[in-house]
Amino acid sequence: MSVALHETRRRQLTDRQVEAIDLLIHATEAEVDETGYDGLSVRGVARRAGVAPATAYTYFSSKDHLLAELLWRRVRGVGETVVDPSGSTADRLGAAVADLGEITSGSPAVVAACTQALLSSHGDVKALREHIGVDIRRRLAAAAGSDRDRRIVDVLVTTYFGALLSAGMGHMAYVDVPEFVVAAARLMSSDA
Amino acid sequence: MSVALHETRRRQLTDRQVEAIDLLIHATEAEVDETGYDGLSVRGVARRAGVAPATAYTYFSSKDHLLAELLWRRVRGVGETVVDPSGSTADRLGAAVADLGEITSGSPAVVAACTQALLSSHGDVKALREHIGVDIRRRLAAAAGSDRDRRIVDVLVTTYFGALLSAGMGHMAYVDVPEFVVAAARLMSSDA
DNA sequence: CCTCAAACTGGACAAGTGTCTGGACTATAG
DNA sequence: CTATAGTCCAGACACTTGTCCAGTTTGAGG
Repeated sequence: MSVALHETRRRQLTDRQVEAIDLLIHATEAEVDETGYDGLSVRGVARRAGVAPATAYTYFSSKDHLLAELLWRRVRGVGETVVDPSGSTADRLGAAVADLGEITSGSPAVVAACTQALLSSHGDVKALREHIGVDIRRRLAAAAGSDRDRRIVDVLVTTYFGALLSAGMGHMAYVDVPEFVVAAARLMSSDA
Repeated sequence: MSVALHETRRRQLTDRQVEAIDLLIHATEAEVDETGYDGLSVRGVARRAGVAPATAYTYFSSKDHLLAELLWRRVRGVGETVVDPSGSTADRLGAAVADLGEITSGSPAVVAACTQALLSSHGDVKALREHIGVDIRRRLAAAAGSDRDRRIVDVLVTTYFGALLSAGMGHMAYVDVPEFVVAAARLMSSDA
C-alpha cells in the first residue's frame, strides 16, 4: 500500500484516497462555475465526482471547506516571484502582486465563491485561511526586501484582501485587482 | 393611524411596527453579544424581543439581514466629521477615520458578527451593504477634499474594509483599525 | 486463494431555516 | 356599536445540511 502525506487530513492517505480528493476538488470547480456559490452543495459535488456523499463528508466537512481547499491549491500553485534587486520597491512589489493575479484568473464565479467560502468560521476553513494569509504575506515581504518597508507590506496585504472583497461584491473586476494593489504600492513608495 | 417612512421595508409602517423592528434590532444586539454569530437565530431574537417568529420574518428575511441593519444604523449614527482645511490631507483623513471608529467600538463579538453578516449574498443584505459602502466612501472623500486625492480615497476605503476583515479574523483588534488606516493614509500623503 | 481490516456505500436521521396558513386580535371607518 | 381590512400569532410544512450506521466492497499480506 503506497501512501502520501496530504494537508487536507492529518493522516496518511492511500493513492486512491488522494485521487478521490482530487476528483472532489475538480468537481467543485466545475460545479461552482455552473451553479455559483449558493447552488453548490457537498452532495452535488459528490455526485459529479462519482463518490458517495458520506465519503465526501469524511474528507471535507462543508462546501466552504471544499472551496477553501481549492483556493489554497491555487495559491500554492503560484510560482515564486523572482526579485529584481535593481528595481524600486514599488516595482518589486508590483511584480509579486502581478504574479498573485494568477490566483484570481479564470472564472470569476469560481474565484468569488472561493473568497466567500474563506470567510467561514468553520475550523477547517480557518486553518486554510491562515495558510493562505501567511503565504501571501510571505511573498510580498520577500518582494519588499528591506525591513524598512514592513509597514508598507502590512498595508498592502490588507489592501489586497480588501480589493478581493471589493471584487467579490462586484465593485471591481478581479482582473483589475493586481493593478489596483500596484497603484497602492506606488502611492506608498516615495522612491518610485 | 400615524405612519413613518422606514428603510427596512419599502412601505409605510405604523408606529407599532417601527417599535417592533427596534425591539428586534436591540434584541439582536443583546443576543449576538451572548451567543456569537453562530449561535444567533431569527427565532432566538424573536423570542427575546417578545415577538412571534413569523412576525420577525416579515421584517427580516434572515439573521444576516438583522445584523446588517444593526450595522447600518451604527454607521448612520456616526456624526459628520468636521473638516479642518488647515490640516494636511493625512490629518483630515485621519480625523474622519477616527470618527468611524465609533462604528467598531463596543462589543467585538457584535462587530464581528455584523461584518460577517454583511458578506451574505442575500438581496436585503446586499442593499444595506451598498448603503454602508457608499456612506463610508462619502465621508472619506469629504475629508480628502480635493479631487487630486481621489486615488488615495479609493485605496483607503479598500484598506479600511480589508482591516475590518482582518479584525474579524482575529489578526487585528477592532480598536486598532482606525490607527492602522490612518497610518496607511500617512504613507500615501507626501504632504504629511 | 483466503483473511481481515479499512474504506465506501446509500439510506436513515436529527437539527435548523425560511415559508405558509387559518384563526385571533386590533384599530380605523361608517 | 359594528363591520372590516390589516396585522399578529402559533404551529405545521418542505427543504437543506451534516452525522451516523449496518452492509458491502476493496486490496494488502499471508
